Amino acid sequence: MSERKKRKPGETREKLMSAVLSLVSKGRHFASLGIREVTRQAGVVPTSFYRHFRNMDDLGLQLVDELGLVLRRMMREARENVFQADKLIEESVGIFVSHAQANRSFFLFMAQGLAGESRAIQDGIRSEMRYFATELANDLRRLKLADHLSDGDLEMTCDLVVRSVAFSLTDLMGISAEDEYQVEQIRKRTCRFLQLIFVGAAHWDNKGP
Amino acid sequence: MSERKKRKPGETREKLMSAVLSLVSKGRHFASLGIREVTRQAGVVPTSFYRHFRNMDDLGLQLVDELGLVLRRMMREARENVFQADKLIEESVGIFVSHAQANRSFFLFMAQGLAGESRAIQDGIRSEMRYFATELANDLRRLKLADHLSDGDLEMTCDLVVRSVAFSLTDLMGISAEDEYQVEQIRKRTCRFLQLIFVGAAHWDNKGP
DNA sequence: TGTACATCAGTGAACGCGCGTTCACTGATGTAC
DNA sequence: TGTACATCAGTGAACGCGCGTTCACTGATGTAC
Repeated sequence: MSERKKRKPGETREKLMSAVLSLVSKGRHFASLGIREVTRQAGVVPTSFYRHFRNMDDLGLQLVDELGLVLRRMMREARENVFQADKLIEESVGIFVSHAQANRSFFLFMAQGLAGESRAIQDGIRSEMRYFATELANDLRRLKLADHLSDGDLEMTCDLVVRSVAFSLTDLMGISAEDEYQVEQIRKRTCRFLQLIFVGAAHWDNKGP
Repeated sequence: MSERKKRKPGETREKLMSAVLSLVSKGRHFASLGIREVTRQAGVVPTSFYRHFRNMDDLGLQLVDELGLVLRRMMREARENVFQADKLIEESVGIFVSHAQANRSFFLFMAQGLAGESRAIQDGIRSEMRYFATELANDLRRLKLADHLSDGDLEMTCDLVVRSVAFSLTDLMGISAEDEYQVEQIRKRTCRFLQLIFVGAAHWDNKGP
């Protein structure tokens, strides 16, 4: 009671970003959101928006930055929890799926942004994916799981892995978060995709154009 | 001159759909387009819109139908022009890339719709992709290129192929249509993805979870 | 073939509303001495 | 520690504008006989 008026720095900023994610979770597309709508959802006066962002794209770009943090957290968790090489795919995909569920709105925003209106946001998300693929390549090198592949081929393989997982993301986003049966189907399917890719990589012999 | 007032049936309808595609080509997202904006672009009075569509989603769904025709045309051309089994991937990807360039706006719309606002449009595009994957599986069966794969594994492989190509689509849409060097890079990269997947499929031995 | 009528596609005016953005103001927080 | 002042974040009123949608009207096209 005594401190009900205390002002936390960045509180409104956070409220605005959460408001966007919340609207996206409800099925709205980022490109169709307006400033008044977002501020209304955040419980804040429209003018406040300009204290923190120049426009909606600016807010979107800052969301991409936060998305990067989410992805890095996910990768760290995967590194800490995947021990057995033979279960590598299953465990990684499992961690991915559970993060996608826990941060559904972030990943929805990511899926939207890839083909979104703002070029800058598109590039930001693409760059996150590239980073992810590079880190994956490093890990595979470190685990000695890709010794016969050239750098270029390994990079290509990891790129394909990341793309496939990203596409599974849009599958996940298309179903209800509570439909555990379907979530499980997508998890399994994603695992098989990755297995297929890794079988291909294992038998890849530098042929090519 | 004498027939400048002749009314072609469905002409305005076509103009409205083209207007949407044209705005999408200019970088706009379908979800952010409004009726007045579209009719303005089509050179038609706003009221005309309602003579042909109930709302923007309705128009979007009809665009998905036309997209289906474009995809079928592309598949037919691929079937007619791909003879040598060893060049199958290169030739198919080449045809895909040239169609994607020629119908850029349609494919942009498709890429947007996958993570778009309208559930019905999402489902429509997904269903087109599924159809495409099924046809691909039929072709591979017919060409005796997948004899050792079970139906389920073949379907999975084709699904992964279609997804990878669809993702390359978003790459293509992210660059200028005139940047031939980059187009070539994407074409090559997509070929390598598919080669990797087919190498995996060739060595796939029904193992699984 | 011609005529009468129904249907259809396009028009322009009008509506109320929510939009993005600006402005001057307020009160809280941070800083210098 | 206290005081004076600058900076910052949030507010409410106001603006002009473009939005989606409705309506009654018009003229072209299709249909029945």
